[in-house]
Amino acid sequence: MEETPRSGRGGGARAARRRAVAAALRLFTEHGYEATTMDDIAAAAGVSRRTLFRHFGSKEDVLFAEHDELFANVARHLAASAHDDPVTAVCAAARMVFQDYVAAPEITVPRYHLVRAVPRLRDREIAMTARYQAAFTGHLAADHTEGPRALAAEALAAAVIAAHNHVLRSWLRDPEHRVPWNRLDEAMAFVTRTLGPVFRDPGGPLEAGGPGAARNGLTGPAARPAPAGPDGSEAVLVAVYPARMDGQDVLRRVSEALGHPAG
Amino acid sequence: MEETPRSGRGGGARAARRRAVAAALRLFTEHGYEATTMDDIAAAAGVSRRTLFRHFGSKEDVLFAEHDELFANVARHLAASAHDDPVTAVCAAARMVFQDYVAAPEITVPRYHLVRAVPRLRDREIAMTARYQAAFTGHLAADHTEGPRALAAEALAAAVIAAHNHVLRSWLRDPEHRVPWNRLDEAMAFVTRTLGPVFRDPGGPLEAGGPGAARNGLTGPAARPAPAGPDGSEAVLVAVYPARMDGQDVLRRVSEALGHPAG
DNA sequence: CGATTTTCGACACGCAGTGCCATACTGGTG
DNA sequence: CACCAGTATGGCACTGCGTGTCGAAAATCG
Repeated sequence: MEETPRSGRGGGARAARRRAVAAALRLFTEHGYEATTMDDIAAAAGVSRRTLFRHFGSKEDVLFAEHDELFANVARHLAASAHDDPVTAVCAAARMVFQDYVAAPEITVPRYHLVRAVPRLRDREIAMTARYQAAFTGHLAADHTEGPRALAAEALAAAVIAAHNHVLRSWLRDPEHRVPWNRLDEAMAFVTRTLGPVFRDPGGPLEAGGPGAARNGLTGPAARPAPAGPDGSEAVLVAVYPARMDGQDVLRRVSEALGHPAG
Repeated sequence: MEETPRSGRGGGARAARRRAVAAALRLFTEHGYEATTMDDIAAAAGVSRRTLFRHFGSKEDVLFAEHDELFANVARHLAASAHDDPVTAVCAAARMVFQDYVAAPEITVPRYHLVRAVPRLRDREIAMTARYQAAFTGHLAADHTEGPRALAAEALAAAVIAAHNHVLRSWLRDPEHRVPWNRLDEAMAFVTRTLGPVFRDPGGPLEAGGPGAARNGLTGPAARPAPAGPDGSEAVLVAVYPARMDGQDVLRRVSEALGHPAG
């Protein structure tokens, strides 16, 4: 109606897409996810049912399409930054996700509440997180499916995602607050600081690193005459914490637990 | 036909259920999950389509119904053992799951391969794991949604499930091997030994425990003048390792990392 | 045996998702 | 302007999942 004069029907495919998402979000919130049909969304968006399916593929995808293309962006970003430092690239990927969420609160906030309410959507969200974790792990250790590198990659990916999700959820619950970029920065910086070196060289940097490194329990194969397994893997430790815990607090505590000074 | 004379049509509701699951498994494996319709399964099982939906609710549930009732069993077991030690109860719950899997390989093994092949089913499996983890966490710290107890519970649940899934998958890939009960025992024993004390008293048992306890980084609020967060939570460390790594190897390595002797 | 309750099967229906084809609209060419 | 690809759209029909309903048959009880 007021957008690009691409299509005579309603003003551009992009605009129609956004209208559909907005309409779906509104209808889902007002009448419930199950009670809203694709015909309802199509009518509200001013497009045909068939076009809706062409664009989004499924009813769930009306909600997660943007998230999916975000994942595709992240994946492309990771693939494109193969020359960069993998740890930095993964943290940047997490930042991309965070950026996308906070940039469109009118979409992400109601979707967050919908996902919390509808089991089907919650499962989808869980699967999504698993996909991110797999992508991060793969980018960190694409050539090592076993061994200490894969182990550190797994831990690092889990930590990055856990930290990101925690900060993100705290904002989603209270989107009126200022976007907690600082907390995300601290979370990413912490992960990079603590698990990054372990990932880059599982065999020793922490041993030769700062004071208290030996207290981490993160030791290398050369530092210990441990009976090496068939793959020579080493254990890597990562913090697990409840979703409601304050992010900065988590970071400080884990940092202390790893032997860093409290300040 | 040879079971209970309950129903004149085909020999008992239980038998019909099992026939349906078996038929679904066979058809899914032979012709694919998407290509097999509920009518096909109904015909193969000798029941009507409507009855099939009455028993299983959905197509996916034909595969996961037993898994769901297993989860219900586990949940009831946890609820019933409120008086027992929570850590022991959770480990016993993991054993129940393992027991159910190995007791019915003709179901669990083909289902495992189906789940690996069909994205839709894989997402469901991931969600299932998340449900178990939530149930374990809730049972370990039902009355503490925050604080060190919840933290330790989260870590403990994650560790138990990770260890269980690892041992289980190794058997699912090679069901001809002897059931690795010993590896599961070791996994559960290790988790109990290492994270159990931390859960039972996050404030210090490991500090006063064996040698090298301080190296764990698992310290209590009383042991450190750390600026406590609003909830007074403490960090707890848990091992994360790739699925293909040998279970015993993981256990030994993490045990070493936590300061226990290698033997 | 008859009466009640439960289970099963058959039919109809709504809705998600897909294939097919006709109809616009796009940009480029003579 | 007429013509012609290529593409996005809409309408239509169809398969399949999942559900509500109702009558019939079987199980249970007296």
